[in-house]
Amino acid sequence: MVIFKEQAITASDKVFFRLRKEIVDGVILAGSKLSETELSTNYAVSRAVIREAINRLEACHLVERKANIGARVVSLTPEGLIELYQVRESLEGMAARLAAKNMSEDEIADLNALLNSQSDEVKNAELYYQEAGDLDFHYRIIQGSKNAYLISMLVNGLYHLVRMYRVQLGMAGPRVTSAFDEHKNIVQAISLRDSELAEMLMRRHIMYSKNNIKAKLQS
Amino acid sequence: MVIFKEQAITASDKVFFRLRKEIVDGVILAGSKLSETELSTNYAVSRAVIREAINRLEACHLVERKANIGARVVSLTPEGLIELYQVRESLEGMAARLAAKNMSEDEIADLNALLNSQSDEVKNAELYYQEAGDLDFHYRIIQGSKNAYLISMLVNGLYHLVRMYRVQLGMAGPRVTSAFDEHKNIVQAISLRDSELAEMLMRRHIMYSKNNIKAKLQS
DNA sequence: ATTTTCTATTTTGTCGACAATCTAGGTTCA
DNA sequence: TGAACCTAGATTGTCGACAAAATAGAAAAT
Repeated sequence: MVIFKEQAITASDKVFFRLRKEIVDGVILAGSKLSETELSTNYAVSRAVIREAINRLEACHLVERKANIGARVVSLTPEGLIELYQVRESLEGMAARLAAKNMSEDEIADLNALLNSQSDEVKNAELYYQEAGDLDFHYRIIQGSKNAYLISMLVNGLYHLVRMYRVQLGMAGPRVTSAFDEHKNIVQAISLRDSELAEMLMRRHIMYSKNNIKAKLQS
Repeated sequence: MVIFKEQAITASDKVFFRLRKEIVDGVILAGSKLSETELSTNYAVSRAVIREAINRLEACHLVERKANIGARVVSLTPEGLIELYQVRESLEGMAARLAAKNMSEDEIADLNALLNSQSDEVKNAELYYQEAGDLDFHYRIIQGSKNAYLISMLVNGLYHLVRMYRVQLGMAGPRVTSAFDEHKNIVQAISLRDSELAEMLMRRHIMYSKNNIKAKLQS
C-alpha cells in the first residue's frame, strides 16, 4: 500500500485538508457557498486561515472564487466530468509513458505484487478494490513517472476532483474486474519498458473509465 | 492578435501580476528569497496581500514555499525544463486534438489568417515572431480546445514558467522558420478536423522545441 | 403593479499588531 | 578544537478590527 501522507504543519494546512475532505465527500454540498465568517466561527479559527485554505482549494479546482463576492464549491456537471477525464487521459498517459522509462526494477516488482494481492480481492468480489485499490495503482504510476509537475498537478490538483465525482456519483459499478485486467496489461507494458504501449493502454483505460462513469451519470 | 487580458480587481491581483512579471523577466532573480516584510514595504501594501500573491505564485510553480521558513523563486534547471516540456507535450497535444474537434470554422479561419500575417514577418526575418507570435499561436490552440481545465492549467499555470525559461535563457534562435512550418502543418490538420494528426504534430513540435532549448542550455 | 432608487446590513478585502517559529551568533562543555 | 546548547534577532503564522464592496429590502416614482 502506497502511503501518501500529507502532514499538516500550520493551522491553514489543517483547515485546508478538512475542507477538502468535506467537499470531496459531499459533506459540504457541491455548488454551495463558502462563507468566510461562518467557517471561521465554525472551525474556531481566524478568517485569515480560512481565506488561505479557500485559495488553495481554488488552485485545485474544487472551489470557484469571484472577487468581492465569495467562493462556491464547484458543481458537478457532465461537461466538467468529460473535460476532467480528457485531461486525465493526457496526463496519466504521459505518466505511464514516463513510468515505463523511469521506474526502478524494484518499483515495478512492487507494482506487480500489488496487482497480485488485488487479484485475490477481485476473485472474492470484494468491491473494496474500486475505491482504494484503483487509486493506489494510479498513484504508483504517477509517482513512477518521476516528473514533479505531473505528480503535483495530478496528486495535489486533479485527483481530489476525480474522487469528488466518484464519491458523489456513488461508484461501485461492475467495472471492477475489467479495470483490473487493464491494470495488468499496463503493468506488463511497463515491465517490458514499452513506453509507447504503456501510454496507449493507460489512455484507453481512462477512456473506458470515463465512459463508465458517464453512463452512470445519465442513468 | 489574441487579447488575453487579465484585469486586476483587488490589490492582491495587482501585486500578483507584478511579481509574476518580475519573476518571469528575471528582475527578481531565480532562486532568490521572497521576504514578505521586505516586499510589503517595497510595494507599499500590507503583508496579507503579499502572502496571498505568493500563494498564487506557488500554485503556478513559480515559487516554492516552506512552512515557517519562507518562499523562494524556483531555480531553472535542465531537469526542470525537460519535465516541464514533457507536461507541455502531453497537455498541448491533447489541446490540439480537442481543437481539431471543437474549434469553430471562424476560429480556424482566424488562425489561418494569423499564420499568413506571420508568414510575411518570417520572410522579412523579423525575429519578433518567436516571442509573441509563437505564444499567440499556442494560446489559440489551447483556447480552441474549449476544455476549461486544460486552458487554466496551461494559461494560468505552466505558460508563465515556460516564458521564464525562454526569457532567462535568451531565446532568439534560428528555429523561427522551421517552427513556423510546423505551425502551418498543425493548422492544416485542424482544418481537416484530423484530431489524431493534430495531436501528433503538436507533440512533435513541442519535442523539437524542447530539444532546441535544451541545446541552448548546454552551450 | 412594476421598476427604480436609496439605505441598512452583510460579506469580502486590507491593515497593523501579537504569537510562534526559525536563524545566527556566541558561550559553555567535553 | 569542535560540538552541543543557549540567547537575541528576524521572519512567518495568526488574530481582531477597520475599509470597501456587494446584497437585500423598503420606499418612491412611473
